[in-house]
Amino acid sequence: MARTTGSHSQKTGPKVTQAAQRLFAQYGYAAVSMRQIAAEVGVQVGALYNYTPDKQSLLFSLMQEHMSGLLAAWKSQQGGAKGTALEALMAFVHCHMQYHLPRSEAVFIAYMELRNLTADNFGQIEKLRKTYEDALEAIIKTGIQTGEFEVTDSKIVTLAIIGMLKEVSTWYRPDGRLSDVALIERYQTMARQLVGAPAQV
Amino acid sequence: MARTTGSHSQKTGPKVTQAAQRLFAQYGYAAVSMRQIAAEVGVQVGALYNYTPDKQSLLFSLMQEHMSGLLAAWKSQQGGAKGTALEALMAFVHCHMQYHLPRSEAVFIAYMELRNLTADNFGQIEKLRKTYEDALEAIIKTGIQTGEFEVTDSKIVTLAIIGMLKEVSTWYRPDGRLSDVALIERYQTMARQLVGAPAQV
DNA sequence: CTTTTATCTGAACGAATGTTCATATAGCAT
DNA sequence: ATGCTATATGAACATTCGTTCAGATAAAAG
Repeated sequence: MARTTGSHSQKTGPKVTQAAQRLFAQYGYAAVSMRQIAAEVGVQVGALYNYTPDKQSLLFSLMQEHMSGLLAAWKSQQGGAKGTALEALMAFVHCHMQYHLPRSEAVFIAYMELRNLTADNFGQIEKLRKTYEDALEAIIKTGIQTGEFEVTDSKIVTLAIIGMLKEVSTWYRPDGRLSDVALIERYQTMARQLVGAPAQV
Repeated sequence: MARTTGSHSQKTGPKVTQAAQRLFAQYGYAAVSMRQIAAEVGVQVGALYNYTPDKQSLLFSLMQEHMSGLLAAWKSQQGGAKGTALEALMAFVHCHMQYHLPRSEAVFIAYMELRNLTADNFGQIEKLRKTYEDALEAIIKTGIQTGEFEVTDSKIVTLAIIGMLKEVSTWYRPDGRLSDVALIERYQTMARQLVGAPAQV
């Protein structure tokens, strides 16, 4: 009894992606079977292959879309205006967290499942990740040049900020103690302290 | 042809642990098979079961030993002397990094493979992790009380510092640009900045 | 040398894996 | 009403998985 109720192609497609995202985030790519994904979608395993050529592509497109979206968000936030380096840093933290907070599953996958990508796919994702990291380091370097920041090692500070921000995804819950706004504010403050910039101007 | 050369029990045991550690760190627990581990040890798969009751125990004991060692290292560093909160924080960062830097594989496993533990095993590891996290938060809180630190949210700062430190394991190489001493110094500085404490006294 | 014991092999187990495909059917266009 | 096409089923495939175990063999003990 195929296609038991109505036309599903436009419903099943997104469902597959969402099921994969949820399960990969919870159990890890390698520990999730195509049959588990199918069960979550409410379909037999063979039907998945109408929507993905294979399991690996499922992982790759999740990561690819996440990273592309992140870069796009940053690009659009940057807009035209070029303020101080400190303003740029605050904007970066704000943009990063605003994009990440509602996407905890995708974030989790993005940095936990890198090693389960094929070499080719890894290369593509790594390139995006590098681009993003470089954007932050560029801000730090500018701040050093303008004298706004007191930093002896831009690379290390960049990594420290990214590490600090990444860690949020391991405990963040939408209904947590702090509102998103309050949370972002706190991390902006800590980022400012990390680069040795005084509060306000 | 069993036992092809010499008595192996005291050699094979550690080899199994090391092989598991290396492979789990590189490919992830779920993606590594017992046959891969056996091949790395240079033995048939059945022989592994002389040293571990099952695959899960292999993962658990790696994580358990790592966390116990970490807590022991911190406990011994603490010694008797109780200086300022800033000194305690510097000691914490120093101790943490000194323990982690030569153990990148174990570190990687410790925070990537939590979800592959059974419920019971997870509970035990989580307890150790919590203890460690609490030790850091206690330092932060003390610093706030003594007025050494300017922090509005001890929990968030604790997590930020841990996140910052954890991230190191994703890129650290023993032959990297910076020596361990220089690296630790930089992270001590950043930790101090994160709690809003002035350089020196 | 002989016996004992610790250690490993080699084969096997049922279950689960990712993927393919012939077949069936629901909904659309005519 | 009829045919077409997209979408699903259900069974099958070759592998691989974790684990077990009888039997083989080397080192230790006597």
